[in-house]
Amino acid sequence: MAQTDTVTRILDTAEVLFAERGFAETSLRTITSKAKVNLAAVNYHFGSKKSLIQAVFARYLDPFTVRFHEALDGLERDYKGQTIPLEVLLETMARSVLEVPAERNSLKVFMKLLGLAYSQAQGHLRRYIQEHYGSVFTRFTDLVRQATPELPDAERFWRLHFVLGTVIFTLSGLDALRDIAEKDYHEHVTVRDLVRRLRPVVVAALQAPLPEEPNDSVQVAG
Amino acid sequence: MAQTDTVTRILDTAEVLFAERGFAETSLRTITSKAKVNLAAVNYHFGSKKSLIQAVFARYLDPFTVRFHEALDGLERDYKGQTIPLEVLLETMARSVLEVPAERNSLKVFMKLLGLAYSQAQGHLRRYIQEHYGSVFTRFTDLVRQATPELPDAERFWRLHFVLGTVIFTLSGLDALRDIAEKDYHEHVTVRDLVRRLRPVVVAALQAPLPEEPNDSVQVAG
DNA sequence: TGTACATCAGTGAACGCGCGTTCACTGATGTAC
DNA sequence: TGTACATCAGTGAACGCGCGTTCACTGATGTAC
Repeated sequence: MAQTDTVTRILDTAEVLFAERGFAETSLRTITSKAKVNLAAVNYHFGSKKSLIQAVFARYLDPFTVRFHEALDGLERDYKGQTIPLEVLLETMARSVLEVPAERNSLKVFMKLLGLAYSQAQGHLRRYIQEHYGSVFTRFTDLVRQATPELPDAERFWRLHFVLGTVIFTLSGLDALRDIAEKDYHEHVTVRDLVRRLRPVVVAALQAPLPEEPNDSVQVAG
Repeated sequence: MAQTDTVTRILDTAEVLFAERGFAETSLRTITSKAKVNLAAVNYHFGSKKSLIQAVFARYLDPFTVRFHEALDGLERDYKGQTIPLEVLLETMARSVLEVPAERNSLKVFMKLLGLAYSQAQGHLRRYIQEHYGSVFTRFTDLVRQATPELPDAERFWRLHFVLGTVIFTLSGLDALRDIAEKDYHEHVTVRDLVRRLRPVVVAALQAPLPEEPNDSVQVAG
């Protein structure tokens, strides 16, 4: 077995198992035996299970961040100071996300991992992601702000999270939903089908009319 | 300690801890010591940890199902055969959800639990929920179908799940998001605020234009 | 009214198990002199 | 060219720990006769 082939085997196996069952439900014994690697190898190479989890994320998020920054550089060059339209921003983000897993395991695994990062308690992971990848997200939201000047800041913040919820929830629960869809509508959906379906929904969600005023004297939407 | 006070104490404590940390991350020892109850009491009253988890859900979903069925009965009576508008259906569902936790711990806990049910592997739980509460969901989606005749069935299926994703994701991750919103926008949001903000977004998402055709010869949206 | 038995909520201690981690060790490869 | 030492990936076995569950038991209450 070559040099640090072991490290790759561990990461390849771990990301699939984590995506399938979650972090707490995946033991190092399961990972190492599936990867045909010694149990102690995880602690030898990564130091701890926590660090392994972070390494699994880094292997997706590092290339994504690079690509996304490059893509945004390109856009800012093209639009030189002009406002970049919302659809273009969303499209660019989607393309950057879709490009990454061409080399890696699959988009599905990537999305499942993101879903887990949000939903499983794992405070250390949320902190790690915020610390290492927060800046690219901030850059993106700044551009979205310029593209949607009519939205109050707080409203935009919430809507971005609404949309994030839709995307992560759908793509990370893809398998279960796909089974139902296949049985009921005899339609086999791919991730790219879903992205196509998501596009108009996401745009509509971000551009929906503002909510009624919070007080009891309800206004009719103008 | 009165009769089956113990059962209630266990459920009250368990639902909060499950919502905070997830199922695998919450041990029976933590639950029983916080509830000031003997460790063996969970297995005595519920049989197993799995059954405890299901009992926690039943205590929210049973009253919800009753209320929601009643509310839909009322609507069908009022509209006597006529199509019930989409906004009314959504409003009715929202109201039924909001009414339940008035008696129970909180809406936040309820939503966190639903988020966990989706995201944590826990196959037994998904099966339990489908088996016990699938029919009320089917009834609701049938009414939504009548209210949105222009949507192809598969498209409606996916959009309902997109929207479900938004709602569960947002409300179950509420605490973290609230902290950020409070810091950045000096705005304290309640669950009811969020429901108000969600309303136009959900309607817009369901009524968004249909996606482009799946083939490569892309059509311009009409 | 009194005794024997059944029922049932609750208990304290132990069980076996799988977990993440540690540790002393091996064996191959590279480096210094 | 040959020897001694350092480095480093990898290993096998064990460590202690916390877990869900089990079990024999208690003590209060109800029921039958």
